[in-house]
Amino acid sequence: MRCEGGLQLGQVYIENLSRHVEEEVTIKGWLYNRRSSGKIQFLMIRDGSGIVQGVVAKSEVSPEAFALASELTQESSIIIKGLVRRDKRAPGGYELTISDLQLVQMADEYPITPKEHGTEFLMDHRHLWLRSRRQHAILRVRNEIITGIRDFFDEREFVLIDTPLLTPAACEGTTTLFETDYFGEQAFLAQSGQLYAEAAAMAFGKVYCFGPTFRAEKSKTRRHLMEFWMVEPEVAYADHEDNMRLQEELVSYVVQRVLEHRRPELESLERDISRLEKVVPPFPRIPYDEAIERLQKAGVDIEWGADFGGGDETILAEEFDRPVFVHRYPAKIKAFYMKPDPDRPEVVLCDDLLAPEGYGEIIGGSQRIDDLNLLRRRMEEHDLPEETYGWYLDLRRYGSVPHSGFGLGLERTVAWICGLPHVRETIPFPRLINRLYP
RNA sequence: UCCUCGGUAGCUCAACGGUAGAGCACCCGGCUGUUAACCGGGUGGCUGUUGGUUCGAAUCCAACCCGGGGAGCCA
Repeated sequence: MRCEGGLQLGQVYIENLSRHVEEEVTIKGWLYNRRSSGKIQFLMIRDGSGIVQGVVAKSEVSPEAFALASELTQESSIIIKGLVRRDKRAPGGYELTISDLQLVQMADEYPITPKEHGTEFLMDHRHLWLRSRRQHAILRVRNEIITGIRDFFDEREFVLIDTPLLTPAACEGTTTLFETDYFGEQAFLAQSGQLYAEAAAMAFGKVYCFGPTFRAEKSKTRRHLMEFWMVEPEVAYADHEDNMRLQEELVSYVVQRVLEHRRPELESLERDISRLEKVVPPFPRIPYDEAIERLQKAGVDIEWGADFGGGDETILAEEFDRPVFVHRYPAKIKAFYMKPDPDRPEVVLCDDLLAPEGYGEIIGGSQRIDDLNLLRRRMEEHDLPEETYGWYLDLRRYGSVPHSGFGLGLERTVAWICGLPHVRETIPFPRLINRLYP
């Protein structure tokens, strides 16, 4: 609900019309579509909060207003006055008998027509596509997920620590980064805030960062963006088991919260809501070794030591009705900072959380190495220069403790919860391998 | 980088060797309850580019450009 009085705009928002039945109200918005029948016209008006049908009858408005209504182009901005009525014939159940109509701007011929369009065309007009109902539903769910994540950590007394986006070096050393010039020095766009979050965890105990990250990988799949948002909590004194518990609590909290607040949006996206209702703790936990066995049983040609592809993740996830943890991967295929299992040094105390229905990895997490000498050795093995990482080693010199954290990819989570085939619609202005516009 | 599918009106698509079409958008006309309204008329094309085969190419062939999907990599 919006606080109309607080803004003092002198208008009513469409989502609140049910509170103004039989009242004369002002709506400020845009023309979504028009249907005309000679002496009566039906204007579909949107104002950002919703869409309502306005009825303009020739016998009830001035000739000027009626003529104006018939000339309005799609997406022209208008201010209308009218009586709010309940009417079963109106989409949405309420409609407006228009008494006055004022033009703010007559729109040029609008490129996005009420008929269908291809994704490429719509992405070229992403700045206008955002006005459509489907994009509204998706981006409102995204907003709910973001506020849910913030509330979740707030309620648990985590401190939000913003990490830098311009960094002097790669975090994990493997992925390709966007390079930029920093007053003559080489700099990169951050691919993770984790190392900085670790420093903050040693200062504040429980922290998280939540911001954009950048990967210059030439990935071209439905799960990849060049610029995406990631939430990365980091907790001092938390071990691998604590870490997985936090992950399943976060994910189920967010899903249940969207079900509570954004059910109409999910329904308009035709999401199978029963699948989401099953997302409650505990999530199944299977060791990497078992995952390999399950894949081999399913006929996949894979050996111990190999990483999973997108298809493998789908096969594993389909064996469960909720997200599934795969944990303790071979150290060789994981990042340098992950702590080896004391009982089996060839595997590390890490986990990936695989979303159901083929949405793949939405979380990657681990317990971090807290031993100075081991961490230094790992960094040497990965050719990571001690000059750039000296501060990170300091964390193991001055009061090192066991600690764990993870990163949750926002867009993949939005795609999964909304049931979308591609992550590109989950962010207002996606950055894809071949798209930097608009 | 590789595999695969595709580029025809502003948009979505049809025509698959023989005169390039429909729906929507736009313009004109009709309709007082429409639901992506409907009905009648009209405007709109170097068929991605270059070259080849052919009497004749949107259609067959080659290269290139652009895009979708997938692989690798990852969240």
